[in-house]
Amino acid sequence: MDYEGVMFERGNTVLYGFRNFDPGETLDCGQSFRWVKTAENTYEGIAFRKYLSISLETDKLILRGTTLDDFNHIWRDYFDFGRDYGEIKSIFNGDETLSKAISFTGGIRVLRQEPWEALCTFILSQNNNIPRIKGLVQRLCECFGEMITGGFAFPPPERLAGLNIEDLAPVRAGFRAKYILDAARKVASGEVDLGSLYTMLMYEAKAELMKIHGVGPKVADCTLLYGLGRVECVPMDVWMKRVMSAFYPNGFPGEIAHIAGIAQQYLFHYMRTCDDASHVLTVV
DNA sequence: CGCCAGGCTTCTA
DNA sequence: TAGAAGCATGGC
Repeated sequence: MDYEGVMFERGNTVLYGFRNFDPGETLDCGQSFRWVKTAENTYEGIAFRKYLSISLETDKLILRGTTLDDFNHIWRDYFDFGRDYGEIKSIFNGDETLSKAISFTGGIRVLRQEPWEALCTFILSQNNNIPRIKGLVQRLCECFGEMITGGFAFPPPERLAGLNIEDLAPVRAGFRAKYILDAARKVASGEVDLGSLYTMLMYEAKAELMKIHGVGPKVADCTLLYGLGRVECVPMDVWMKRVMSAFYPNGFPGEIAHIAGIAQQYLFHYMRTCDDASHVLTVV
């Protein structure tokens, strides 16, 4: 566990003695598209139909707009605070490239988002850039999500399943709109059962997700990693393909296989944002 | 104007 | 069965 205590003080939930966490690095590293930086060290967003403002102070983390109960039942797992990232980092420090990535961005944690939201947002991510993905997701929520305190919830599959392409036009998702509708219909009908993905073998879970038109290996892996907490799977986007060919031509070391998805997140952000690292990458 | 963006589907040889 | 083209949209 990566914090020592949590208390409710003056209307806010306050986390003490936390380790291995930086809100900016975690919420702005391409794994979630619903968080906005509203002030220095402050991010605001919505997940699981709840609004949260999270601020980093010198020795504590302030969670505004949330209760102790919501922290224990939602945000603790959302931010993966139950996992000991110190232990994970000690494993990664045995690898030259990963130890550099950790010293560059040691505050990343892999989020446990809602499976449906992860599936949907990464369908929207394909052949797209991160700022525009955020816009698509925002408009999808504003158009079809339920209004809650602080903003709009992510629309559930049942809400989208009955829509048609023209209904989705305001989102301006382009060719991805038809993929969203197919996903919504298959999940709402039970043809694709997201709940079963937690326990399926990896290849079965991927095949289940890839029954959806517009979901390939990359989007399936993102859903499993960011939505289901399957930290052993590694989404292979263009950046990670470059990283693998430059630094891991024979694959990741065996001792990190069970947490390779977490390694992937450190490396993805490191290579995209640190010039010292990215200049060695060649286009694949 | 052309190029690119956390890919996938479809067409082609 | 591998490899390229096409796909909507918007920023640069």
